[in-house]
Amino acid sequence: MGVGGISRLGDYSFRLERGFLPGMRRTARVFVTEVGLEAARADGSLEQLARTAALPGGVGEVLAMPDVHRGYGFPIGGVAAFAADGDGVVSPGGVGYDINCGVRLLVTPLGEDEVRARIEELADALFAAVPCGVGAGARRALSGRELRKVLIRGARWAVEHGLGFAGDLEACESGGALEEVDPEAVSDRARERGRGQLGTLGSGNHFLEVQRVAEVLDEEVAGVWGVDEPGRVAVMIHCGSRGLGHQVCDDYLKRLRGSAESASSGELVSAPVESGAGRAYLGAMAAAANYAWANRQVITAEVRRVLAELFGRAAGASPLLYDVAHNIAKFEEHRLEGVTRRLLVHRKGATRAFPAGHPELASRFREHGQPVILPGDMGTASYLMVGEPGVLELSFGSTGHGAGRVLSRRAAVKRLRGRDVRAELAERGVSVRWEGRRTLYEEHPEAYKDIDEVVAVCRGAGLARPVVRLEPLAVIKG
DNA sequence: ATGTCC
Repeated sequence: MGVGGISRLGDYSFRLERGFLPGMRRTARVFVTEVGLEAARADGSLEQLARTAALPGGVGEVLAMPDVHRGYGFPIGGVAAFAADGDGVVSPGGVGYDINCGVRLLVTPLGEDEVRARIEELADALFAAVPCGVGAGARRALSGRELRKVLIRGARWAVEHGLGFAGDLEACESGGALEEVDPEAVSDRARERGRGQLGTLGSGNHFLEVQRVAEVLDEEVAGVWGVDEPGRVAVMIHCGSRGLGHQVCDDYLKRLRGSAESASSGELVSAPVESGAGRAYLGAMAAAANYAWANRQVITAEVRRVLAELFGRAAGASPLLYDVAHNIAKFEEHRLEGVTRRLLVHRKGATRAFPAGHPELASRFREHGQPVILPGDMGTASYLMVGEPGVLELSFGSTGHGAGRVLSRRAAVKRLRGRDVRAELAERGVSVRWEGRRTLYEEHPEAYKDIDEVVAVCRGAGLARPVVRLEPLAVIKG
């Protein structure tokens, strides 16, 4: 065993041995550099991983992605699998407050020059079309009856209402809806919050960006995905389940904290998958996840409407390349030591990266693997990546989810207040629109890790490799 | 992340 219960496995891989913290039932593996390991120790995320490894019913190792940092109970960038039955557990903290926070990318037929020529007009139109900011509401609230359909059908609900194409659904992880939804497990309060927020962006690191293909790093895969032409314009949408998902998480943290079925210690609460409380949480989580998929689909329809108005019919039909969920728990089959098992895989601030040949992928992605979307911070870059062949064995087919914070919001505001962030971004050729008074400080690139570093470690660790680098032309923030 | 404290 290494010093202090930590063994080095490689340049980008460390193992927390069971001696790292009393009570660990399994080891944890951390895909970081030495510097990243020290940061994870300092912010408490190693201890959170070790506590996760103490939960019952775990399968394989607990994992931390290169962008790991401290979260509520369970680190952001954490991945943990549990048996789908028997003593396996589910943990709301292992999914996070923003259930099915995720990212999608629309690929337009437009080139950089024609879009730059009208970028201010486009940014204004997108900002006007998509409500954003804390508490932002939709123009029209759904009835309780209609909301229920959204919770059951996810992105399909929007497509059935003319807000998208059938092809959009197969470009979503899980087809844009989880099955085994239990709308009755979603509280009245959560549903009330959800009725008026469908099609809204929210705040924080959520964004809507007009981007250009800046660099093609894997010609073959980029070709298959239609993003192999430098200067091609794409639109990235990063948001989640708004107040509804937040309320679901809050409701079940409280319920499980007080439940006899729950194995809770401090922030990390959980319940057996097969218990009443565990099943109820999973049914409510699925409903919130479906709300998030519908939310991204409704925003997509608004984006296409704006593109059609400014650039014509073809731009308005821009296809969806893919939609990933980076805060979710899913039932998946994985092969361990020659045996295929059904597991509940929690990914919190981690992206599924199913590689070439995975049976769950739509045929279009079967040959090369699914697109993995890593959103960057405002004004820098984002990446498309693809899972490496060994990623299923290394991390249950998971990789990082973006550039994690290095400054808290409060610290960012304190350090950056007084700077003309709009002008700084304009100098880099990025036009920005925002709602909140502190947003440009809280979301400043200096408040985030370097996305290139996260991408390099994902690659170095053998999880995923970069396919395309995207850079922003315009950013819409809450 | 979040009607950033019902």
